[in-house]
Amino acid sequence: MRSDPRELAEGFSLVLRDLVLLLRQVTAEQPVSAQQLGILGSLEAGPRRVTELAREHGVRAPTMTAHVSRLEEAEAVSRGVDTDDARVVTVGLTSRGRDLLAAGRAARTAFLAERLEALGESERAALAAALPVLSRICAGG
Amino acid sequence: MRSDPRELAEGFSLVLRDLVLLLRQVTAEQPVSAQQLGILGSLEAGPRRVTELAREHGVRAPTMTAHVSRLEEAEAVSRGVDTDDARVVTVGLTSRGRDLLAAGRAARTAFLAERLEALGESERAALAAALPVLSRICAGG
DNA sequence: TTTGTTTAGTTAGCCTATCTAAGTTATAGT
DNA sequence: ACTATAACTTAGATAGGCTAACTAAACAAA
Repeated sequence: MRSDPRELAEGFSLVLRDLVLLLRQVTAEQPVSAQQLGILGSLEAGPRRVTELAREHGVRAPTMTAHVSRLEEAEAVSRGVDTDDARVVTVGLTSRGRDLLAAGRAARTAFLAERLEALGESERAALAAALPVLSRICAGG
Repeated sequence: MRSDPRELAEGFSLVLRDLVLLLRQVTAEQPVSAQQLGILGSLEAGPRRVTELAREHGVRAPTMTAHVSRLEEAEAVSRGVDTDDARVVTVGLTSRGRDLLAAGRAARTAFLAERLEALGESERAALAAALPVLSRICAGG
């Protein structure tokens, strides 16, 4: 049985470690970290509140506050207020933020696409088939 | 074309972000971090030198020195000397380190196995088929 | 042998990224 | 009006990563 859950979990666990190393390579030499890029991505469709961003990225509020502060420092986002609730801080992309997002995404995609081009067609098909499964694994809980 | 490299890279990129969140969940509430667990795993077959560990885990020497120091502080590893080369520091598992390794692995595998059990047989098969591909992607470069 | 270079590891100092605890201000409920 | 809750920030801790610079040992060569 090749897909025994326990056995598969062990193999998956090893791959997970390698993926972390891969992610470090993807991120290295880029002006925007993976976390920051993710946050910028969340703002693409419009401003969001800090709490919302924190939940979406699986971190606590103070962590997101720090991220937003750094991004604000880099002039990639700007803080605003909510007219309905004065406690709320909204975070929106600046034009510089938009540029950084586009550049970061392009670099990341290019890096990965290069790796994927080195694979065979059937390997890419196997990966494509696994992506939704991986999503489900991550979501499930 | 479902497995166009560029398109696939974008999907993969999104999954990669989710996998980071998954990894945080796997690691949370455990006494030993993913990195530390990985290092302990490298020592299972016998003592290793710091430089060797650094290369294997894709970090610089000072980073590995810090890891080893923390693990030593936790009494999970112990530093030793190489009889042939007095510059070399060897790092070996203590019995406590062995226990932490076993416990950490069991917890991690249990967590993942639970997620995998929630999948269908064909999904597990798709994942199993993709693991070697993922390994190749990580290795290639 | 003395001198210079490379290698192994550490230290120092910086940055990101995460957490908890505690504080501030605003909203909401009684 | 009082109290509780909620949104965010601040303060302080820790892990994890980096570069630069240091020490000590090994090697190489004159």
